[in-house]
Amino acid sequence: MGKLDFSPIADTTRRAEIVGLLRRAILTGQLEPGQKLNELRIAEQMRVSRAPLREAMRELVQEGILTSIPYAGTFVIDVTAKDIEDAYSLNKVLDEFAIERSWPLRDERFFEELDRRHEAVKQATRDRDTTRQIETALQLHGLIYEWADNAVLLDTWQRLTSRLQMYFALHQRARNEVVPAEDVHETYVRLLKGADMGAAQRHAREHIDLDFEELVAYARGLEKRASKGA
Amino acid sequence: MGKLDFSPIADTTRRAEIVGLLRRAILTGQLEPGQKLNELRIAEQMRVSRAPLREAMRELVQEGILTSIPYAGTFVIDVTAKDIEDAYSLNKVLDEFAIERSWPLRDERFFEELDRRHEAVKQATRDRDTTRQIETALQLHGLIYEWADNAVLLDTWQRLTSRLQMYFALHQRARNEVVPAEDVHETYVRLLKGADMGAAQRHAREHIDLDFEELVAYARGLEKRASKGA
DNA sequence: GACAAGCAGATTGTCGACAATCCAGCAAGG
DNA sequence: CCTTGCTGGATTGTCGACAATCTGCTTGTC
Repeated sequence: MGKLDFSPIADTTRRAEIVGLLRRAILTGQLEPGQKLNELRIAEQMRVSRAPLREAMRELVQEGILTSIPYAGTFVIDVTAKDIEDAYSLNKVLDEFAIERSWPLRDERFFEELDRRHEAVKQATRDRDTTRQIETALQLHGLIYEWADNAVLLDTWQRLTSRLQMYFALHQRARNEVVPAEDVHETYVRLLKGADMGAAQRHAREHIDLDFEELVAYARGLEKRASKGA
Repeated sequence: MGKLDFSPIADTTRRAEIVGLLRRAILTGQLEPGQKLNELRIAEQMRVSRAPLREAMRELVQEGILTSIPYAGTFVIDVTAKDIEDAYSLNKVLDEFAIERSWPLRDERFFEELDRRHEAVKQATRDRDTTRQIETALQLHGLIYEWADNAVLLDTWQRLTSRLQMYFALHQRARNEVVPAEDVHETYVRLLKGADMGAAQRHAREHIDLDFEELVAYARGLEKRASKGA
């Protein structure tokens, strides 16, 4: 008997398919914050009935990237500067925890995976594919969570990631320019391979702060413009 | 114009109603871990069609207390000792963060609410209502999260709470005895009113450890028995 | 002109029925 | 015996239609 283990087969329900499509559309900014999702129109476009679409929407509501008002509609969440600050400050705490927990569990496979994901980010950067760049950067960042051996933590982070990805996409689309080609993750990867856990934790916190400031500034700008318009 | 603020009117959709019913049934242990939810039977019992029931289930799946396998069914999540450990270790970190953030925001209303919730726990304890005791204790515990002024954190904690409540209920039902009448929250409340934030954080961590040890021990016992049976 | 009542259109919420899938049990073949 | 393939029943996934609700406009009244 060969020792080949098969991965579980893909769930091919329309619902799961729809969830993926919608999530991607939201996280890449194709569906803008605050925008209403018309069930009938989307169902027709996807050639699907409303039942699985609505179920998919309920999932994304609970995932935190959609919000639903009974008899009024389902909307992409609004992104406020406060939301971004909140998400980031929580992310810092979780990062420290994830590093602490994954630290003693780092092994050969961890380092391989670290390099693989780092390489993916660099590739996306070379390709000037900003969307993919955000995705891969978050996946790189997520490795410590996957390795922390804490299902609840991982779940929490993935939920947080959805929002972060959405915020980043919004930011990227807005300033409409490619991120600096220099590799900002070099230090992060090096520290995760090293022996000083405290240093890794500190870097994670500070590295986050950099992007964060810019993102919040951008969001505050958005809000100022919006309030002027209204 | 009077300064009376009305609370939003109740969402009267069947779906919301069903979510409440199911959540309560799960968190109080009326639906046991691992148990399958038969859509047709539940729909008939609730006198509701399957559509809103299924949508409600999707919400609870994303909430983390149900799990769904396509074409097989939707089940109450299984509670493993590891899950409990994971939830608790994360809870510790979040508690520290919540205390830190809510600390400078404590005001008169905070202290009032703190007393009110503390009183509710004591009342439930006097009534020997274990289910309500769990609920109220978690609500007391949740105050720092509500006051931390961080929507993402609050959201995260509420999700975590669902699991914790489920674990506690399981535990309570199993040992089938009332919790000690002495008030274990006295110190917690006092420290939250005090001036030493570090002390409050330490206490939160240690107080949690107490219940935690017992709960994990119980869960491990469960699993040992289960593996023997299988 | 201001305002309330009411109507029409659009959209969401719910329903009952049908299609796709799974599972246990049994028969056929080695 | 063990394995393979089939079949019937039960359950989940999906569909199209109907009911409930909201929104904006029109109308009538003052």
